[in-house]
Amino acid sequence: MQSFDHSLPMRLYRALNAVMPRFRALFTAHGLTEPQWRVLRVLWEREEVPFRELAALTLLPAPSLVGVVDRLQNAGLVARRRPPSDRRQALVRATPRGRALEEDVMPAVERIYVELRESLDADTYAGLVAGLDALAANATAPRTSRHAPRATARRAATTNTAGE
Amino acid sequence: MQSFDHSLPMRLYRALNAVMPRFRALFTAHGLTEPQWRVLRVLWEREEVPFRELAALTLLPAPSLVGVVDRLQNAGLVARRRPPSDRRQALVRATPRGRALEEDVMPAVERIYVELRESLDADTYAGLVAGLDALAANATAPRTSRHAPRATARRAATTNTAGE
DNA sequence: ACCGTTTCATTCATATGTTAATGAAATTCC
DNA sequence: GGAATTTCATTAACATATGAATGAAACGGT
Repeated sequence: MQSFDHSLPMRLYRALNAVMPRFRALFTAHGLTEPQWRVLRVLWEREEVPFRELAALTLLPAPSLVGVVDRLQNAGLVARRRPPSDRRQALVRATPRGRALEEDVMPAVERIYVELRESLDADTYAGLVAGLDALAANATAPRTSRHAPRATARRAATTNTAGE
Repeated sequence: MQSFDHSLPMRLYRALNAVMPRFRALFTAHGLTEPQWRVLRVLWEREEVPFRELAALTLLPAPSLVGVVDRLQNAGLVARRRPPSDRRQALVRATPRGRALEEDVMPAVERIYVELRESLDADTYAGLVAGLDALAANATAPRTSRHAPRATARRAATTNTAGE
């Protein structure tokens, strides 16, 4: 029915592929990766953020975020803190050097935002945003079934040996 | 100006995050990863595909695709071939076992496509698709500047040492 | 035929994604 | 108040992303 090319996931991926390289070039020029950028972006807006929330806001999976924050911390751009109230938690904040990056990068980023928006009709752009938000809102909650069927896995293509 | 949450990239990522888990659950149940799935999906439609084209169609970077094909090949789902005409090239095709997977998985996938489309108004969905395609089409070509400015990199957050 | 250039898949090094498991610290319940 | 449970960050193991580099093979021009 739906050819692969026209499937919604592929359309989403193509859109991202078309948009992100411009941003990444910028990040790279400042020694940052995209995930690292996302973390900073949040910390510029929020002073101090619980690890967990940081993962949610950046859309980075917690296990990845650990390494991302490690590297940012090592670079002196962010800092971790363990609140005595709950010693499990980790609060993350940007250091002065981390904050300084904001004015360095944000102007160029804002410019890209504008270029992007202007590259489409206002209507098209509005429809795009509406659709994206609808998707995100909609598909977040629809877990109706109590316990997932847990289909039997077949272990088809795992462990790599072909390259030997 | 644009808050991080409302930026186009984040909206795109959120939409994907909302949509993909359903598919991935399916792939996992059949022992496949998403990239592996994408390769098979293309090979089901195209018999034999040049490596290069496969990368373009699946949106997988060539270096990644090497490993993906390795593992699929090792699992007996695809096969490589070196045409004598041009011994640099690599042609990839699905094996019978690889082809057999199609009828196993596609029905459920089609069902998800339908659910997704029906979870939005027809108008919203149409607007979404139009916007995505416009973005992809637009941002593919607009390299107007002859040679990119090549901004001076600063090496901020590289090599990990924080976790020691 | 020969050299420089281009094409193409692949390798390398590093960073991240994914899923399951771990361990320490809160919280609940009896 | 202490055992069982839950929460939270982290680690582990594997697969993929990213950007640069490599090496073999085709190609262009001379």
